[in-house]
Amino acid sequence: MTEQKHPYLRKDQRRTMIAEAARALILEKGYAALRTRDVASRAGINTSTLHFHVPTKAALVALVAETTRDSFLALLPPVPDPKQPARMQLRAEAAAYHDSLRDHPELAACFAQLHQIAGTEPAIAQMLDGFTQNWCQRYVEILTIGQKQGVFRADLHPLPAALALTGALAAFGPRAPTGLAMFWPVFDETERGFLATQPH
Amino acid sequence: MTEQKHPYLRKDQRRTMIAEAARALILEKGYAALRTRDVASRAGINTSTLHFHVPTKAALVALVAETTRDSFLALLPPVPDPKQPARMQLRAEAAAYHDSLRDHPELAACFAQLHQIAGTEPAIAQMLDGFTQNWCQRYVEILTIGQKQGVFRADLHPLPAALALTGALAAFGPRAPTGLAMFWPVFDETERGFLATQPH
DNA sequence: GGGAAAATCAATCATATGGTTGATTTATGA
DNA sequence: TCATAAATCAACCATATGATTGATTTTCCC
Repeated sequence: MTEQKHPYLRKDQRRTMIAEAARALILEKGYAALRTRDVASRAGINTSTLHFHVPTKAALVALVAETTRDSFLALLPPVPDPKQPARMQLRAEAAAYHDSLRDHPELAACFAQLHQIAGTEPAIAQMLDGFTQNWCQRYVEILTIGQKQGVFRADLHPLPAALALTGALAAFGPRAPTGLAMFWPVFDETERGFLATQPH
Repeated sequence: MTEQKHPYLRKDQRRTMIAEAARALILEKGYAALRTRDVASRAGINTSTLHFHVPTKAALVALVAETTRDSFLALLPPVPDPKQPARMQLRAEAAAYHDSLRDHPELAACFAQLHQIAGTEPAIAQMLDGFTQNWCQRYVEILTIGQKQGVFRADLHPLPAALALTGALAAFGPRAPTGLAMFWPVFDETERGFLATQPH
C-alpha cells in the first residue's frame, strides 16, 4: 500500500508527482491532448490542488521540461576525459542514450513533444536548444580527443561529425522503446566512417 | 488581384486552399494550437463552409498529411539509376531535401508536427512510416549502386548507412529554413565516411 | 432563362477547458 | 494544546472549440 487516500504532501513531492503524471500523459496521448484535468486525475488530486502547486498550464509545461531535462542529464556518462580511450567513451556515450531510450522512453518522447511547442514558447525552445547543444558538444569533445589519440581520421571535422552522429541517433527517439534494433548497426556504421584506419 | 471576395470554388480547389491554410498555421503555431476556426479564417471562408468540404478535424489532419506527403514527393529527384554516378545521385538526393527545407519549410515542419500525433492516429502513423521508409530506401539503393561502382566502401552496410544519413539530415527539419548552415558540412562529413578511398 | 445542384454564411448548440472562489481538512511549531 | 499556515477539495465561471442547422447566394447546364 504505497498510495494513501489524502496524503497532504509537501509542495516539492506533489510537484514531482504532477510532473510524472504529465509526462506519462504526454507519452500516451501527445502534448496536443494534454489536459490539466487529466494531469490532476492521474496524480490523484483535484484540479484546484493542481493549480495550487502549478499556477498555469504554461508553468506545468515548464515544469515538465525542466524535470525531463534533469532526468536525462542524470543518465549521462562522465564528461569526456582526454586520458580515456576515445572509442570507449564514444560507445559509452551512445550506450547511455540507448539505455535511456530502452528504460525511460518517456524522456525522449517528451522531448520530441516539447519540440513542437518550442516555436511558440521561447523558454522551452531555449531549454531544448541548450540541452541539445550540450549533448552534441560532448560528442565533439570525444571526437577531438580521439583525433589526438590517432583513432579518428585527422581530416575529420568534429562538429559536423558530431551533428551527424547525434542526428542519426536522435532519429531513434520517437521509435523507442521498440524499434531500437538498428541502433547499434547505425552507430557502428557511423563510427567506422570516423576511424583513421579501416578495421581488418 | 488574385483574391475574389466570394469565389464559389469547386471542392478540389477549396480543399487545397484549406490544406494550405492548415499547414501554414501548423508551421506557425504548432499542431497543438490548430483550431478549425483559424483554418477557416486563414482560408477566407466560414467555419460552416470548412465543414462542408472537410467534415471533421480528423479529416482535416488526414488531408494535411496526404497533401504534405504529395508535395514532398513532387520535390524528389528521379529514382536511383545504376548507370549514373552514385555520388552525384547521393548529392542530388540531399540537395532536393535541402532545397525543400529552404523553399518549403512548412513541409518538413508539418511532418514533424504530424509525427507527434502518429501515436494516437494510426492512419497518420502509417502514412509517415511509409514515406520515411520510401525516402530511406532511395538512399539504400544509391549506396548499393555506389558500392558496385566502387566509390563507396565494400564493407559499407547500406541500410544502417542510409538510416544514419537520413537521420542526420532529418535533424535539420525542425531548424528550417534558418539553421541550415551546417547542412552541407554534415552531409560532406558523412559522405566522406562512406567513400572507398580517402580524398587526397 | 430557369430550375436543380453546389457552395457559402450567420446564428447557434453542446461540450471541453483553463482557471477561480471559498470552505474544509491536515500539518506545524511555539 | 492550539492557533496558524499549508494543502486539499467541491462547486463554479468564462471562454474556447468542434460541429450543426437552416437560410442564402452562386454556378451549372438544359
